[in-house]
Amino acid sequence: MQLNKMVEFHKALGDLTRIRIIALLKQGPLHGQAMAGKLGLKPPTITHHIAKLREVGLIKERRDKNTIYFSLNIKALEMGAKAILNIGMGGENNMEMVVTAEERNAIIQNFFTKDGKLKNFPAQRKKKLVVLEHMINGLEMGKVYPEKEINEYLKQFHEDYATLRRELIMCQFMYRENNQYELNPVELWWLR
Amino acid sequence: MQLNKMVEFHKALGDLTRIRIIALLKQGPLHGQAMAGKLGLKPPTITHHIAKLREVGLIKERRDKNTIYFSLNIKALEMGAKAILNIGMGGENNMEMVVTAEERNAIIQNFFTKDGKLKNFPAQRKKKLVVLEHMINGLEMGKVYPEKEINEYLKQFHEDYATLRRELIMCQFMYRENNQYELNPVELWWLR
DNA sequence: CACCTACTTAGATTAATATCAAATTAGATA
DNA sequence: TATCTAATTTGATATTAATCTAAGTAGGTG
Repeated sequence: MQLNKMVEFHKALGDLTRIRIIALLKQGPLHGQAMAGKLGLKPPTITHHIAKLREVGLIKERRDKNTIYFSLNIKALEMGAKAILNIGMGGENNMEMVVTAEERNAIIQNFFTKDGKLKNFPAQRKKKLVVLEHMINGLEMGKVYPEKEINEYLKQFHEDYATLRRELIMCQFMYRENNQYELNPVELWWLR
Repeated sequence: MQLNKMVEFHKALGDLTRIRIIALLKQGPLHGQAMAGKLGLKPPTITHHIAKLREVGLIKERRDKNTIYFSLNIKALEMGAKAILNIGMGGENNMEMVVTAEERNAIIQNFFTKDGKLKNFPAQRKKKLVVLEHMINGLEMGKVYPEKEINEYLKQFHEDYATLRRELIMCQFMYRENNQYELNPVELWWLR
């Protein structure tokens, strides 16, 4: 799951009123006024909190005449709750990435000039991963970068920043969401 | 888990910086300055966030000379994340509490006077549960009550509010934490 | 003892947000 | 159309909280 999504999810649960709403909805669908009554709050407050819960996909709703029955999306709740646990259990890469520190150093030595330029791009997957890993060292985990900034950053390694950027995406070192880039924590856990 | 504990837990995870810290710590122990460097933040900020995470039991630490190595309490993370899912799955009570609406009404009729006073306290466990359930109807789920207020509330049913209060605790309809009382959501889910 | 390094505390600033009253919208009904 | 009910929007208020600088603390080393 996306890092920001995870934050929003837990922010949604990090409020007593909303936890109480989830508690109520676990028993079954309920409409707004009923919730307001049971929780001792005013309708606008319920609207506010339902909106927060809806934003992270936790609310399903069904309309009957004037009344809207809200219910809990249990599946979303489960997935959201477990996301924080599964993070860092990146699968395949562990297999191929048994690279000693010496190997890694040798690869870096081979593919980068003394002033940090990338000489050429390795074809062998293992070496490619080492090179990509090396290049993202200067990026912050969890920070969201606009495309322009990523280009600027990658230019320090090679003129053809577009290729580098594409490789980072394809090897899942980063992911893109509406032209913003972010390091992919799931794929990066196994790195030191 | 206590409702408030759950809120604090998710509040702790509802912040990008702290999620990033958890991400880092999943890779292994780390000291404060290193975190500050990796996340692009100042040491006081790290202290602040580590404190938040520590408050909900997510941080273990080990001192080596001047340096404190923080690590993640994975067990606490798992338990905290799953708490929201297990809520409402109260175990034993489902067995004995197959009580029809008619049965319930009859029990209430038998044990309460017309003006809502409790005539006497049922010995049979099933009836006791119905009676207790009936009495907590006027309490708000998730609200924390000082003991004095609980006493006041229970007095409307019987002079011997202390016995009622004790039964509510013993049958786990409420729990007490430093003289404050709260409805126990885990035990109450199976009630409508 | 003086000094260094890592962490913490205090205080200030700024941003986010929980709640409600008042006004508004939307659907249903008479 | 007039009216009722449930939900939402708007705007105000008060609280919480994230971050930093500056100052302080605590353990180790010369």
